[in-house]
Amino acid sequence: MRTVPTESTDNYLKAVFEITAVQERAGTNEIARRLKVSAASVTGMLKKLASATPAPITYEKHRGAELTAEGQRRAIEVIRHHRLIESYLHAALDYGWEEVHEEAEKLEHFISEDLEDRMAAKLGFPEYDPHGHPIPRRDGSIPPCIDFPLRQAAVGATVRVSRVSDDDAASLRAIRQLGIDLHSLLEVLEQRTESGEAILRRADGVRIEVPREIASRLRVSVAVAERRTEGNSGRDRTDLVEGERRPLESSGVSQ
Amino acid sequence: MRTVPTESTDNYLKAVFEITAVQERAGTNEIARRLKVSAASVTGMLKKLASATPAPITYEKHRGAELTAEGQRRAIEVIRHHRLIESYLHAALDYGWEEVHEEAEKLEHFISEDLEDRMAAKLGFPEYDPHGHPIPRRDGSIPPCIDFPLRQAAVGATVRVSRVSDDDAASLRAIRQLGIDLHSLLEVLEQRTESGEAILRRADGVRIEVPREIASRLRVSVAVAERRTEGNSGRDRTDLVEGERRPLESSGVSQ
DNA sequence: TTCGCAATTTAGGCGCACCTAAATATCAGT
DNA sequence: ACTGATATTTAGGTGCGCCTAAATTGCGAA
Repeated sequence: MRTVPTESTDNYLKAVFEITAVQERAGTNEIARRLKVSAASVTGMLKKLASATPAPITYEKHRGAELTAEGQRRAIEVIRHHRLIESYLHAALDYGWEEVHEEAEKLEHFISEDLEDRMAAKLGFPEYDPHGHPIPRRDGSIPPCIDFPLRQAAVGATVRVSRVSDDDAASLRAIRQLGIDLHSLLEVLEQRTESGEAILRRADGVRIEVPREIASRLRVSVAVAERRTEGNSGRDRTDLVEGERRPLESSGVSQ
Repeated sequence: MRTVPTESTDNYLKAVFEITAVQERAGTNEIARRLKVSAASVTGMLKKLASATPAPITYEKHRGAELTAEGQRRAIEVIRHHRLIESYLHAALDYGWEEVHEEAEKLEHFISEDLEDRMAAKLGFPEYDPHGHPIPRRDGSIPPCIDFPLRQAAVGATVRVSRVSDDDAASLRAIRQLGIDLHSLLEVLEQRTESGEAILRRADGVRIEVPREIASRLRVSVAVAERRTEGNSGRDRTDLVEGERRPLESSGVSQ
C-alpha cells in the first residue's frame, strides 16, 4: 500500500535531495536547519519515512538519510512542480522574478499532474525556470546545466549568469539592483577571497562590487563570447554546450 | 490573535454557508454528510470554531451552526477562489467543463490573494464561472443571479439555462450529452412531477427527456425571447435583468 | 586513550482532525 | 404526556507532525 505524500514529507524529501546533491548523506541537523524544525522532529520523521512502504529514504542512526529510487522520483516530481509553477506564474501571470518562489513553494504540493502538464504545454515545455534552474522532465531526467559558482570564476574571464538562487526575494531584488540578470555577461575583474566580494564589469562597461551573500547566489558558465549576439535575445542557453544526460546525483539540481 | 484557516476549517465554513443559504441553521448531520466525516467530528469542530477568536460561527448545542460576519467573509473568499480558479483553468488552460471542479476544490485553500487577483485580471474580472455561478467580488458582494430550478419552470415556458451544479463530473457529461449547455434555450413541454422528469424541446427542435438527477442540477431564467440573437454568442447574461445588489443571505450562492 | 563538545536520539507531550461506540436530547405521533 | 426514532453529543482513542528537555553517541584534540 502506497504511502500518500504530504506537504511535510515532500519537504523532507526535497531537503534530502538537495543536501545529498552536495554531500554524501543528509544529516539530521542540516535538514532541521533547512526546514526550520527541531532536530528531534527530523529524527522522528526520518525513522517514519524509512520504515514506510515503499520507503522513500534509507536511514541509519547517527549517519543521516539518503533517498531511495522511489524517494528520488518523488523529490524530482516536486521540484518539477515547483519550477513549472514558477515558470508559469512568470510567463503567464506577470509575476516578477522575486515573487514566484513563495507561491510555488506552497502550490507545488497540491497541483495535479494534469495541471502541471497543461502549464508545461502552454509554455512550450520549457527546460529552465525564470532563475535558470533546470526543470526536470516528466521521465525524471534533468536538462543539462554546466556551470559553477561565480566565486570560482577565474579573474579575467568573461562569464554568463546561468542560475540565480530563488529562495530569497530580497537577494533577488539586490541582484536586479546591481544590473545583473539571467544570461548577463560579466567580466571578472577581481576576486577578494577574504571578504568573498567579487568585482565585475557589466556588459555596459560599468564596474560593480558584488558582496559575498550575493556572489554565492550566482552560478555562471564560461561565455564563448559571440560578438554577434549582443543583446542575448535569442532562445535560452543556446550558448551552452549541450551536455550528455547526466545521472541524477551529479546533475547539481541545487535549490 | 487571528486563527489561521486550514483546508478543513475552510470546508466547514463553506458547508455552513451553503446550508444556511437554504435553511435557517446548519445541522450537524447535514454538515457531516457533505464533508463525508462523522457527525461526532462535526460536533467537535463546531465547538472549536465557535470558541475561536474571532469566531467564524455561532453554535448552540443541538441547534446547529450559523456563520458570523467573520465566517461569512472567509466563506465568500474561499468561494471566490474556487470560482476564479475554475474560470481560469477553463479559459486559460483548456480545462473542460467537468474537469475544473476537482482541481479547484483542492487549490482554493492555498492560493494567495495576489494570485487570485492576477487570474481575475487576466480574465477581465469575470462575474460568472463556467457553470454560471456568480463569482463573489473582492468586497464580498455577489453578482446578481435571478433564476430558479428547472423543476419549477412553467410548462409551455421557454427558459434559458443559467446555472449548472459543478460538483459531479458524470452529471456534467450527461448534461452535455443531452445537448444542453450554459445559456441554452429550452422550451418546457412537460413536467412529470412524480418521476421528477422534465420533457424539453431544444432550440434545434429536438425533444429531450431529462431525468430528475439531472433536472435538479439545472437552474434557469425566463428567456425574454430575442429571436435575433439566435446563437447566444453575445456577452454573458445580457439577457438577465440586472438585479439590485442583494444582501448576502438572500443571494442564493448555492454550491 | 580519554575527555569534552557537538550531533543526534529518546522520552514525554501537544494540538489538529479524524474515528467508533455509547449516551442523551429533541421531536413527531399517538 | 409518552415513546420511539432520529439527531446530536460525550467519551475515549488514533495518526500526524511538531515541540522541549534529557539522555546518548561519535569524534577530534590533547
